Formats: sequence, structure tokens, C-alpha cells
Amino acid sequence: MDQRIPCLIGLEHEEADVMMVKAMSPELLTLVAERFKALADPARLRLLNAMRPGEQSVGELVEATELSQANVSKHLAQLHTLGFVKRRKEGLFVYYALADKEIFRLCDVMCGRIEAELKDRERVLRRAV
Amino acid sequence: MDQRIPCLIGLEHEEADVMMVKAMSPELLTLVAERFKALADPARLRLLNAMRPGEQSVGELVEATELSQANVSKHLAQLHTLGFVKRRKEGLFVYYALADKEIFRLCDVMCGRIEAELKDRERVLRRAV
DNA sequence: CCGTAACATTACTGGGTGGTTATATTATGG
DNA sequence: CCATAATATAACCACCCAGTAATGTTACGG
Repeated sequence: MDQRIPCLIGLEHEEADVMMVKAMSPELLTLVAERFKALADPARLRLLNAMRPGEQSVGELVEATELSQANVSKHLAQLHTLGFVKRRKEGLFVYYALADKEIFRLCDVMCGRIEAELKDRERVLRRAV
Repeated sequence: MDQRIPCLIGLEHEEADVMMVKAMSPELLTLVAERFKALADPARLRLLNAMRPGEQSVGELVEATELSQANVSKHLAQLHTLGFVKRRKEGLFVYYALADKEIFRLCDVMCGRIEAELKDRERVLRRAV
């Protein structure tokens, strides 16, 4: 799990700096994949997004996401199992909140990729005119 | 796509700083989910991991990952479509390389979560003794 | 107690997808 | 040309999983 392998830094072949990087075992990668899978669903991302302003009850999340109650509960259970959200019970209500903000760093990176892609596509379209 | 919503900063209720953050539309979240899905598979993560040292031919990737050739080709096609890898043809061979290193920032965040989780589990175990 | 409200869980089903096997494509050497 | 090597594609199957509908659980109020 903490084995190390060489890794090119500059991506371009000119600057062939090499850094030793943690090699990831297949077992670790399986765990990582499992986490990514939790974020690989629009419904779960909408739930996480709905929690940005702060903790929300299940009912509020149902309303915000326009998903069925059963569906929301199931997705929340998954997110909770993997540690993406924390729960707090208060009477009849259960409040969910983001376990940390790291999640949106991940989303922002993905959004960056998408933006770049859209910009690229736009550039190609302009060239085609 | 560039609408803004309030978002708590400190996660703890004491410091209730609020920042306006980009709200993500369901459409954007669907695109984001699609990207995460590409990373939500052990085989594809192993392929990406195998490209850390630099570009690799399909055959090399088959050997490194111990996946079938057809399987590798299919996964590479997916990763290429979503812009995670770039290809370079040279004679009979096709060389694949990471499109950028951002990908491993993502994986490292996930690894951090897993490490924390393992540490936590360990702590609970110690307490149980 | 009992009814009800909030949430969780179960059983089920349809669509999506990872893997395999077989076949197609492309390029090279003779 | 033809055989072959490297890669891509197609067809197929088994499995997983998101959504739904129904039911279960828990807590509150009267």
C-alpha cells in the first residue's frame, strides 16, 4: 500500500523530471473506485449539492431534489456508509450534513474539466464556420 | 449554470460564515456524475495508475493490468472519450497517456478519506480491547 | 394506547455496464 | 498481394443498481 513507483512530472517529454509516487495496489484502487461510485450518480450529487447551505432534514432534501422519499433515504444511507455525510436525529426528524467540504473540491475539479471541454468544443465550432 | 446560493463555510455551527457559491444545475451535475463514473471502476483506475510512469502501449497496459486486450481497449475508449487520456499512434502501436495529472489529485483525496476511515476503525478496535 | 408523521427498509423490476469471445480494421514485412 | 501482429469493434450474457411501491420502525401528541 505504500510501495513507490517512478512518475513523470511534466507530462511533456521535454522536461522528464521523475518523482517517486505512491503506487496504488489493486485493493486500494477498489476502495477508491467504491468512493467514486458514490459520486457517480446525479441523484446523490444533487443531494450533496442541496446540503451546501447547511444541514437539511430528509423532507427538505426530498423537496429540494424532487426525488421520492424512499429513494432519498436509500441514497443518504449509501452516502452515510461511505462517510460523505453525517446524521443527527432530533425527534421525528433526521438531519443530514456534509461530512466535510473536500467533496466539492472534487466536484470543482470535474467542473473544470467540463468547462475546458465545452470551451474546446466551442473553439472547434467557431473554426468550422 | 452560474447561479449562486449561500453556503456555510465552517461546517461547525459556531462560525456561521456564509459564502456565495456556484449552484450546480441538475444538468451540470449529470455531466459531473458521468466523469466520476469513469473513475468509479477498479479496472479503469488500474489503467490510469499504470500510466503514471508515462505513456504506454495497449499491449503494455494489458500486461500491467492483467486485463484482457478487448477489455483494455474498451476501457481506454471510455477514458479517451471523456478526456482522461490522450492517444498517439505509431505504426501498429497505439500509445496512451494521462491527459493531465489532475486525476491523481482526485484519487489522492479519496485515498485520504480511506486512510482516515481506516485510522478511525482502528481507534474503535483499540477501544474495544 | 392510538393515530399519525418522518424516515428506513424490503422486494421487485428494467436499464445500464463490465467481461468474454469472436470478428473487423489497420499497418508492416516478405 | 498475403500473412501476421496490434488494436478496435460487435454481439452477447450475467450482474449490479437506481427507481418504485409497499411495508416497517420510531417518536410525538392527544
